[in-house]
Amino acid sequence: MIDNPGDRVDSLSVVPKYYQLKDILLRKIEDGVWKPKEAIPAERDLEETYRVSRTTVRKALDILVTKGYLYREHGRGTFVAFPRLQQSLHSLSSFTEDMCLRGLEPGQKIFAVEWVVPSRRVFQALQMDDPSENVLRIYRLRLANAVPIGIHESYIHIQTETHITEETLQQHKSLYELLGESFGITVVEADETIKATIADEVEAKLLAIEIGSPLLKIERTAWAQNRQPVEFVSMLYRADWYSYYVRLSKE
Amino acid sequence: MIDNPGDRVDSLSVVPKYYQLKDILLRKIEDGVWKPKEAIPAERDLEETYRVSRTTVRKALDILVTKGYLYREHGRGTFVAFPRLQQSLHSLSSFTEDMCLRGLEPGQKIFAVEWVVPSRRVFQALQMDDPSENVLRIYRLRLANAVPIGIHESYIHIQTETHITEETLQQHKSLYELLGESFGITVVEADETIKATIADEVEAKLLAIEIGSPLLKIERTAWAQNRQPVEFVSMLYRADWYSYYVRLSKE
DNA sequence: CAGTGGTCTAGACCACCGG
DNA sequence: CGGTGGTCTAGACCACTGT
Repeated sequence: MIDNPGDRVDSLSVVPKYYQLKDILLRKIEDGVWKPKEAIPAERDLEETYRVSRTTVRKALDILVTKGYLYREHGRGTFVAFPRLQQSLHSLSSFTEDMCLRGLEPGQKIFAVEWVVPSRRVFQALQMDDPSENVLRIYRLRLANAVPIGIHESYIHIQTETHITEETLQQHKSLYELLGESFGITVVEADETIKATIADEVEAKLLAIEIGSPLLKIERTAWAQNRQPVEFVSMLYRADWYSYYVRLSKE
Repeated sequence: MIDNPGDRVDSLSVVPKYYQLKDILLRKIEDGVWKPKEAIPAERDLEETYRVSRTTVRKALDILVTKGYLYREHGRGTFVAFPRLQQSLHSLSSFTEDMCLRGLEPGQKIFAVEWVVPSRRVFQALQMDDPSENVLRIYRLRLANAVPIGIHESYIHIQTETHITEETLQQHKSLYELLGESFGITVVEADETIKATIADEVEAKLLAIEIGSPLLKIERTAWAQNRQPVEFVSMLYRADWYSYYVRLSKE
């Protein structure tokens, strides 16, 4: 079983050994070589089989345990977990990534890209301290397969010299992609608050639904790597087209 | 700075060294000894200061990085992250824990505790295979400070001999607590799907709101440690009393 | 008891960053 | 170049599990 090339850890590869090993083991799980509730070989066996140290074995296992493919029981062994319906959906993703994941074609209709004075709500969410500073407001309709499904109102806190225009935003599919590629800002984390509400007149018209239809309202604060807030966005989604999926775990 | 007792790693303690070190470093961050965006001492310095190996230092740092207190930059150093508004809220919690966290007094009004034939939806969600098996249905109203805020309809897949009654459920504050203490089942993970909807006649009456009011609908599948589904629950919450909070991160 | 995962060490080499 | 984090090793001892 360990004879085919894909089953060996390559010492010369740029890919770390623990990562290669993780992929090998993951493959065994997904291919059903090891079945749910079954114990996988002991760490010291894996060490020998793949010619790596126990530390490396454990690092590979740590990843698979964290991702929920395996679970450990002290003194008993390491076991294959039951497969999941969907794998670790909803790590932080942009609308664009999100739609692609759901097999839908993302689109948008931009209504406004402008520098504005932040409201108190926005000022606070972005943890700003200079009241004279402006923020970039982006107001747009989001589409899935050409159907309007959401209204996004974003406030971005970046250098005012930065010029993002409707055109640059159109060119890049995703705002996060634009922030990353053009300004070196990577969004690594976000807080979201999810509420239910109903559509008022304007919202109903934009989303082509009846007044009083249910909407999912998501407010997100997004953070860059140094944990400075970059974006505050309020998102309103049609309940019939959009639901929110989360995986929770103890600890 | 490192002279007071709380600042040393105790080799004899039952608490692992990496965990002790994590707490020491966390303290420094929270006390503001190290400030946001500042570099903390290099790993090799910490190694020497606390008389532990680099592996141990890195394990302590790993935890703090994962929890978002620190971030690393290859070749530059390890830095203190900006503090958060709320720390890692919304790991998996029961309604009871949830309410306590929000500073509200949880309560309930139980309508039904009964063994029933699962619907297809429930059968599928609980990944059952034996069509003759029954599940335990618990139907109840949830209160916060005596105000009705949610309707829970739970389906539990456990041994039929198990007898959970309205009384045992009343005694234990939380269903998860009951499952844990009485049957050794620990819920460690859950999937949740969150939707928006509006109240129908029955729901409106139970929740003391108008028909057509917005509701947050959360469907949760909860898993035990071996990743077998234990509970499927549909939760309906008043939008004016309940919102959902999540923290997302890349990867 | 033997076998498992959990912790820990001292050392090594690499890749990346800044001056 | 020196200093940083990233990876890796070979070995050790402990704590827990089942027989």
